[in-house]
Amino acid sequence: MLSRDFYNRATLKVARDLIGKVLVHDTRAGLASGIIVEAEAYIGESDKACHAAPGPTARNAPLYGPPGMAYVYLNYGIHYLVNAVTEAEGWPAAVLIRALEPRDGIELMRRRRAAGSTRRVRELAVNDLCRGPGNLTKALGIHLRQNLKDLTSSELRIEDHGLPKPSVAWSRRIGINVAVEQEWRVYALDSDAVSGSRRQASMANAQC
DNA sequence: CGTTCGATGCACT
DNA sequence: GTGCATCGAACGT
Repeated sequence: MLSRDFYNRATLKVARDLIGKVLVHDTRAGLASGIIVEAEAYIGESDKACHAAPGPTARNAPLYGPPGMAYVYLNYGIHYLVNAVTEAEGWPAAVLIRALEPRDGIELMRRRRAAGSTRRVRELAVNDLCRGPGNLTKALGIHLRQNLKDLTSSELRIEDHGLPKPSVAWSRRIGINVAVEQEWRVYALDSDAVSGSRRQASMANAQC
C-alpha cells in the first residue's frame, strides 16, 4: 500500500511513480486489479484543463482535499473517470488513471464490460479490458459511490507490488481542447494496454 | 488504416 | 443553454 506521503508530492512525480503500481477494487462481486500503465496530471487552477480551473465548486471539492483520496466523476453523462488526488491539502491537483494491464479478476472485468455491450466488446482481448479511462472504471466497477475513497486504505486502493519500474514516455494529454501544449501524459513504453493508437506509442520520444 | 458522429447526465454560465 | 479529462459503431480509403 502506498503512503499518504507518496501522494503529497509534485503531481508529475506522482504520475510517473504510479506507472507500475497496482489499482485494486475489492467488492462483494470479487476483487479486480490491474497494473497502471498510463496516467495524466492535472495541476492547479492555472491548468485550464483541470477541473479546479474555475476555482472551488461542489464538484471539484475533492481536488482541494487531502492527497491520496479518489476523485471520481461522471463525464459525457456516460463514463466514470477515476483520479488520485495529489499535492498538499488546499492545492488542487490529481492524476487521472487512463489504462491498466489486467491482473486479478479478469473474468469479473469481462462480465462488467459485457453488460449492455455488443459481441465485439464481449470478445475483447485481456489488454483491452482496461484500455481507456472510461473502460477501466467499468471493468473495476468504479462509480460515484467510490468518490473520496481513501486510496491508502480502502476497498479502492493503489498497492506497490515491488514490480520493476517500467520505462515510460511523456506526451500531450488526450481528449482535451485547452492546455494542449503541456506533456503531462505518461505511459509505459512496453505495454499493450496503453490507450491511443499503437503508432502513437511506437513514436515515443522522451524516455526516463 | 482513418474520420465522423450519437449517446447521455450534470455542473456551470 | 453549453460543453465536456469517452466510447464504439459506421463508413470511407
